[in-house]
Amino acid sequence: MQGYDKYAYEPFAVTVDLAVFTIREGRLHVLLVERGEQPYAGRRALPGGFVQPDEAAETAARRELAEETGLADVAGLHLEQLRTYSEPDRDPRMRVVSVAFTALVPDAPEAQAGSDAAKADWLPYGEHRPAYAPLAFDHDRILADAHERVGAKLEYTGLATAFCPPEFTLGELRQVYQAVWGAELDPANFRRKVLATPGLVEAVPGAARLTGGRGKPAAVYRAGGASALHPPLLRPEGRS
Amino acid sequence: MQGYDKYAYEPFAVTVDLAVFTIREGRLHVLLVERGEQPYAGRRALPGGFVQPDEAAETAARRELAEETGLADVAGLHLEQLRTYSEPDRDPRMRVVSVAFTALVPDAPEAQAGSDAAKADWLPYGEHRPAYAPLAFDHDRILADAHERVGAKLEYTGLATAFCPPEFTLGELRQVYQAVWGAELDPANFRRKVLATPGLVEAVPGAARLTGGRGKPAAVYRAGGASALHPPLLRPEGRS
DNA sequence: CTCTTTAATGGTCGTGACGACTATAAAGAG
DNA sequence: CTCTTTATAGTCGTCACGACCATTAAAGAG
Repeated sequence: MQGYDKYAYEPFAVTVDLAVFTIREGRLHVLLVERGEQPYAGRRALPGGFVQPDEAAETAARRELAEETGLADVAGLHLEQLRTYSEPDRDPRMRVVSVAFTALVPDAPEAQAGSDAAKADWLPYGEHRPAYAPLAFDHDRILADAHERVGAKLEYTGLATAFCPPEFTLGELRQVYQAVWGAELDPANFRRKVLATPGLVEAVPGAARLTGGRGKPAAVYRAGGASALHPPLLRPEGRS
Repeated sequence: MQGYDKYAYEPFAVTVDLAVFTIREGRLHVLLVERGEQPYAGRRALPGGFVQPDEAAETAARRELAEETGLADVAGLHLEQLRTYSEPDRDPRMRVVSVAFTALVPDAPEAQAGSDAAKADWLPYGEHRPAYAPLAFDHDRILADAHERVGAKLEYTGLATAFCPPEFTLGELRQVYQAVWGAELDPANFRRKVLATPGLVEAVPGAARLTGGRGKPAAVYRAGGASALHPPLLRPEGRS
């Protein structure tokens, strides 16, 4: 940060890339666009775009998120910086430094075509070889990093509620954990742990709802105000 | 990442800032330089500099780390990207996007003056109002974010060994946790937890060393190969 | 209607991690 | 020698957690 006049500095292009996750039918989905131009024309890529001269990276990310998803209340969505990717050769055309973000969307409306007319839609996130791989640029790595980050944050923050609508059942919340971790969780034990963790959820009095159409109606909860969980909800077997 | 020809993009200057920590006499210290130029002349700041056209941000960070600390074996030091700070007004002169890194140094030799002749030395990290605050730019926030990150990573990774020399005693390792967390830990319980965590440390057979000059000589350990800890070593009371 | 299926909810039990605490061992200071 | 300091070993009660079982309340099939 010091020595401006002693170092020569080169200008960089700065972009944002977004790994936007949602839960659909109990499975984790990610928002991907289809590139229409070279390089990587026709390949899938994470949505994103250039940071404008007067905005912070997070502002740019939220603007792009609104453009790509068509969601109205982008202000309340969970958006978190993942990390910055700056390898000199990550874009064959020019020097591009990209700040990657992870976004969590509760209910997923159909994706909008972005302002650059690229096709955008939700595709299931798969552990093995997903049908859309490999993505353009280094987006496979960014997506994998984002998934790992989300999985880890579910353990020690109340982030899972960001995948849910304002009111939800414990079964829906459990499906979030199962979809992200790719593991089965015992409903009874999950319930005990969630209710024993202060600030994770709070009950909505007198409300009940049917989740899958079948089965006993479940009680309805709201997200609690806690950010850090004590104790954390650890994954069944280490990593995913 | 798409739509290069539809969006106008502005060039940004890209820098790295480093929050370099070490343990001295059982207390956490941070490496700070003194600015010699406007703005913030005479104020303390985190070491850092511009990213060169042909290097990644991490490469630039490691180069700056070598220049500022004078350490020879920078290759083996722990260096981790923290996050990127991109608020438009964070530098009054121009638009600067800074990728912040956290570095952990085991034994702390005296700091070198950087190549731009700025004074650099180790100052104790204080929870209250440190004597060097406020730092230049948004470095107070970066430093606080870095400290929180390091404290959190001690819980679920074997990162604490990065503060220690290649061979260390459990008392020295415990001092790392105490210095970063600002909390007292019971020696016996700490020993039981560390030894029960596979891959954290491994014993050096037949070696013993006196730590503080007094007391029974302690057994010597090396860092284990584990990155993630199972179970994690949680902080005594939530956050610090 | 009755029976089956499904999911929520409530409970038990054994294991293991952890904090508080006590005791012992090995060094230096006086 | 005694006292202090630090490492090391062990005990004990509490609590979190996983595996498991039982009950309840709804939908759907017949």
